[in-house]
Amino acid sequence: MLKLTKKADYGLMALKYLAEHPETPALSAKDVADAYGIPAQLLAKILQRLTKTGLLRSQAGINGGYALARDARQISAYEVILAIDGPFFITSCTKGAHGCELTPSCTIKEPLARVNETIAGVLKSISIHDLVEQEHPPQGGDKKGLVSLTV
Amino acid sequence: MLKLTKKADYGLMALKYLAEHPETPALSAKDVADAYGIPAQLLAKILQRLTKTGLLRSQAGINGGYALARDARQISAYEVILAIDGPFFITSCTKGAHGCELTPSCTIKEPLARVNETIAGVLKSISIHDLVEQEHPPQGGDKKGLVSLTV
DNA sequence: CAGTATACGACTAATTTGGTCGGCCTTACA
DNA sequence: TGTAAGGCCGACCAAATTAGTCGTATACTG
Repeated sequence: MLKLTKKADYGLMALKYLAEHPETPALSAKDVADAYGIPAQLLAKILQRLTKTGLLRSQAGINGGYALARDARQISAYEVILAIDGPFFITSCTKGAHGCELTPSCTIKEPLARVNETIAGVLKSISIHDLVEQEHPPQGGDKKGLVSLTV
Repeated sequence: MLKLTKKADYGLMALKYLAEHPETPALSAKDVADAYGIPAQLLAKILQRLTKTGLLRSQAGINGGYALARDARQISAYEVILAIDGPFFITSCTKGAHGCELTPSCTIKEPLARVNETIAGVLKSISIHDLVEQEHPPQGGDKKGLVSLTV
């Protein structure tokens, strides 16, 4: 539990793959899907979603496909997950307009909202480029870590 | 997405409720369920789970019920969630014994494992007592925050 | 021994997620 | 200029997970 959906996983994998192939002008959904052995049509839908939210640029027609809309460093894991899975909250009820149904239950949620922000912060601090980097894990100053934040 | 299950929510709410009533020797599942308007039998199962994992003490019979097994400060949100929802990983595949099915997909997961640890760290740093405290949000040094961690 | 409560497992229902299908629109290029 | 590769989109079905219910056994109190 508390896990990403497969769709978000696929999306991240695909973006990483695109980031790893900057030379090619565009890769089709099928290309990426085959590379990872995931359902092509499903990936297609995901990439379409990412395109609509501006993370990818697409090109129809022969030799068409997708490419990152920005530098891999400028795309955070947070944006990807948000685009695919929609806004997430660790609490079941959003403390938006309507409040919570269960009478006093929201008392739990307020402190957990901070947890939520922390998670979002971590996710925002990780870029697609970081994912590429990590594949060949740094041997030297490994300990310095990837993330540092205070809430 | 990335949200707690209702069961975990209920569990946290119930523990908070128990923490708020330290004077009473035990509260029944029904008492708590009624207080929050949640299904009594479902809550019962959750509390039983928490009892089995040692977070609660239970007493059968008349005037029986549940009470915190430890001080509210010594019970972390992490333990509660873990007890109810089982171990969670932000990645779809655990990097345990078998590795991942999808050929190269795990390259994504490794960096995300750190995110996972961060989340676990935040959750571990929040106790049931903190949930109680937060209900009357501190007016003064509000800005100091609840959590501070480096990964 | 009667009533209240936990303990536990099986079962069903609801929701979410994963995945498929079919049709339409765009583009390169022969 | 027409055809095939490929994106775009919505509806749909299937699988998995989560939520919730029921029944029964067991434990404790008076």
